[in-house]
Amino acid sequence: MPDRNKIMPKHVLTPFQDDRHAHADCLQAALKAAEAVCEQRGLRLTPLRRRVLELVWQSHEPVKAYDVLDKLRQEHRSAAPPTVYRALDFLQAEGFVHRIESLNAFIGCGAPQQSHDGQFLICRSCGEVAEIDDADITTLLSRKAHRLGFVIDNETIEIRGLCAGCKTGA
Amino acid sequence: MPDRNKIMPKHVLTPFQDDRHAHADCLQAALKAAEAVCEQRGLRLTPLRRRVLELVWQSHEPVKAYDVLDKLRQEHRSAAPPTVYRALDFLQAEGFVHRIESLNAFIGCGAPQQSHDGQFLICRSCGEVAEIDDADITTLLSRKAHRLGFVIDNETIEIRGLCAGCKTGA
DNA sequence: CGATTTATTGTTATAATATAACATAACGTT
DNA sequence: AACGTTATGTTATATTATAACAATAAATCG
Repeated sequence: MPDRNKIMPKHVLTPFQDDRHAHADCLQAALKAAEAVCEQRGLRLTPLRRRVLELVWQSHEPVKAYDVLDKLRQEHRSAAPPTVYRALDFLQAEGFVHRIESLNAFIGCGAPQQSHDGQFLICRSCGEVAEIDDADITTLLSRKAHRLGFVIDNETIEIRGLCAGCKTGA
Repeated sequence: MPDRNKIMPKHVLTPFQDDRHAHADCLQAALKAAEAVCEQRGLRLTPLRRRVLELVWQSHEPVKAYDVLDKLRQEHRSAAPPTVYRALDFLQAEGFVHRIESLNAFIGCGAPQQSHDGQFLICRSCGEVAEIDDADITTLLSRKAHRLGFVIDNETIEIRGLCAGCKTGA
């Protein structure tokens, strides 16, 4: 589902999007990927979970749980906070969405097949987030940690700044 | 204020502490450092701010804003959430404490003189946090980001796992 | 199939985290 | 002392997240 029209290193899972980005296709690809993974793992991508995933994927910006809830409520009267948080917990556990800790928000994962933590570049201007999963970074961190006798379970790496488009464009 | 009895790379700002750690000294050193920096910058380390810093520094585990508030209230009747959040905002802005995003908690900074984001190793067993500020890591991240045309403002790097002591000891 | 168990969703309430907005007080000039 | 500025007090509320238990739907097994 990442835009592969431009040359893009393969560790970039979701790049910052340009104007030509066909988000409808991108969204459909994400849903199909999640369906396939659930099928394979014997998990139930229920209509509710699927819809929440769809709502999270409506943009390449992180979305807040309560924003998802507001949208969900318009079509699903019984939706309440637990409804959304449970769906997000499921989607997160299966790696279909990531939580951005520094924003208390969620974003669709660009590579739901493999499990990974990912590294996130967050543009302060357009609000978009690019996900990368760079082996050099994880290797270095794990090497550094190991030297201090620390064994890594998982990592939160969130980098704020200005994306290429916003740097030049705006 | 880090324990320098053991050989420790200098990019380790606050190591995981062993039993011999004299925390009273450690705490005093942190307060003195903050005083010195405020003096130098012409800032006011008021009794309130100083006390909040002291409360944050009472351990090498991250502390929650409302836990600080509870302690503060025992001696300061008028303390309310804004009291604590304002003090923490000040301490954070000046680099005397760091916020751990993935825990919604705060921890004393091991090197308040220089401004930096730091990288945090969070032990899931003892709850302690070690702060490092490794140039190799920041350099690599900035190089990787730059290749994608991204300019970094600041970074959140929080690594969960098991510290050396907990790995062997427990 | 029908009974049983398990997973999912509904529902109500509340906990935990954080900020807005305006009032008062202290401090630092001149 | 008068002034502007910074810090704190105070009340209220916004935002984010979970607990606890009930009802329903799906999967499993005899």
